[in-house]
Amino acid sequence: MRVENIKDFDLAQTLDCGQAFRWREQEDGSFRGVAHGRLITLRKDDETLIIDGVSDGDYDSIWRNYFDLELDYGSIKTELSKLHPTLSEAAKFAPGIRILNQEPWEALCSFIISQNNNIPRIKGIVERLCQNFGEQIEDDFYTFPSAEKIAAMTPDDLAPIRAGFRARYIIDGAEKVAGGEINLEEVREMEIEEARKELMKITGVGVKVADCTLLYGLHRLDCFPLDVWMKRAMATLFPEMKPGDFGKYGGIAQQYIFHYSRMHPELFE
DNA sequence: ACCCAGGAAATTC
DNA sequence: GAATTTCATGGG
Repeated sequence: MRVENIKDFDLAQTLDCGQAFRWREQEDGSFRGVAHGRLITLRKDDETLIIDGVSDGDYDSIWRNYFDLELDYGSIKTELSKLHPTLSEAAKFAPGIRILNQEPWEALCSFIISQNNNIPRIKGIVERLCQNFGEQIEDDFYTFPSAEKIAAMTPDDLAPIRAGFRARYIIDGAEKVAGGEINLEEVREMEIEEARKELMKITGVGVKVADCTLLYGLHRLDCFPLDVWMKRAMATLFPEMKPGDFGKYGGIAQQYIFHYSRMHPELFE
């Protein structure tokens, strides 16, 4: 299907800016990936988004929200750009970034895997997790395994994905989510500090992983995760600002800054 | 061999 | 309590 008049959306910028780990760019420039158990192929032609392998119903019920197409990123960029010239520059550098509405458990699990790790290897571990424990859709595309399925595993069972010391963290998260001790849809509605504390009941989840889960999995756009890149960026590029100064869309600002920083490492030499 | 990676737990002071 | 060390794994 074709969706016209899509602004402020670039597939490469959004799908490969460090917020999601499972979208693959094809040789022809299209992207293929799985979410909500569905495999789709995406391409962009000017302001037209072309989605293959999707029904109209799935677009309305899943993908429009997944790609956050209802939110006016143009206005948000205008407001954020007033806050700081370097933020304005970062937003201009990748004006097509949007914050995805990823599935909560997938985001939680992915960012547990992300700790003290690099992005290429995070992608590899997540991919092996899906290959080993998800359900095959077609070719090398698999669903993300449910928390229930992972909760039944032991660290030895997870050995093939080579997550290292994170294996027991993944399992602890799965147990608490699958067992109902943590209800991610309730966390979505909690006040931000309470939500963080709830997620941090999981072994292996600290402030940073909690904030990433809230921003990328529960769409809490005011969350401003501070990883090593963002700490460097704040110290070097925004010394007079604090995370809270970026406001209710601070998470979007954070993503512009994170991506801009990662693409310009020379700024921090 | 050494260092780092979208950190957090375990140990030590 | 705050600072330091350790934790698997892979790539440069």
